[in-house]
Amino acid sequence: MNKSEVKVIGALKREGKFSSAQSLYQLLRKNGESTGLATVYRTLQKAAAENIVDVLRKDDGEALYRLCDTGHHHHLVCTNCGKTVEVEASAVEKWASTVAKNNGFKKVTHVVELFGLCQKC
Amino acid sequence: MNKSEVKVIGALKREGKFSSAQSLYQLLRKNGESTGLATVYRTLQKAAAENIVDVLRKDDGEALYRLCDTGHHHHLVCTNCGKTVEVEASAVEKWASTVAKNNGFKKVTHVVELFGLCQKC
DNA sequence: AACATAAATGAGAATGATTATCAATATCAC
DNA sequence: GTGATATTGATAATCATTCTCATTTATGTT
Ligand SMILES: [Mn+2]
Ligand SMILES: [Mn+2]
Ligand SMILES: [Zn+2]
Ligand SMILES: [Zn+2]
Repeated sequence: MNKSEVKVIGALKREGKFSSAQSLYQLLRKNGESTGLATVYRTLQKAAAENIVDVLRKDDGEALYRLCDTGHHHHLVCTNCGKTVEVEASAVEKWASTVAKNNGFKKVTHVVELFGLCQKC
Repeated sequence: MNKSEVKVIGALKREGKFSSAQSLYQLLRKNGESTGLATVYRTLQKAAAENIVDVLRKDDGEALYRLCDTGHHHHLVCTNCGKTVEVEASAVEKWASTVAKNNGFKKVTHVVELFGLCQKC
């Protein structure tokens, strides 16, 4: 882990929720940590490629990142406060592979996310 | 259906696969149909709000639209040729509502898409 | 038809996230 | 240390999407 990775991934850890590159950049700057926007993007992309962070997209297309280094899973996200729960989804995994087989598709991946309002919101 | 809707939704129907606003605009222009980009976006957004088209996002964040006026369903998309199959997903619907209940979330929606390579590709 | 009024259209500008450049700086090998 | 190499960050460029607004087109009334 180089310097930038410590900074950016650290900020992501502190946030705990899905955050945008832009907001992480602002956050780091506010805390005095000098950083460039390009570095934030570079670090997040690398972390995504290494499956250290998960990525999803807001309705407007902006990418959101979250520290998720605990293997493949899916999320239930509160659209109001950002609270995020990691959920197991073996039923979905099974369904996906069946559908893939039935239609003769190979190398099938899936995008599965749940959005709603948490108890507090 | 006004003039623009006929043009844009018609182009979408001819395409049959998920297409971007930009590519639909180019397509209409190539076929001599005069159209503005703003109108294409407006028409697609309205159609999405009316559940006449489904929307998903490429990895780079660009929105893709597909004529899908047959009620709620999910897709299996070939990432190479764009071939798209509509798949039933009652197992996923059930799973989603169970997960929502277990975590005390309300008004939960889901994003579920499958991507892979079709038989031909 | 002629007219008033409202809706639709499209060219072009503005926005904003993401990506590309590239010179400055830090890190490493010897 | 010296030179090679990787990292950094300010800035510019890209590009999908949204906004503006003058012009055109549809709609309704007399
Ligand atoms: Mn899964
Ligand atoms: Mn569903
Ligand atoms: Zn909440
Ligand atoms: Zn294919």
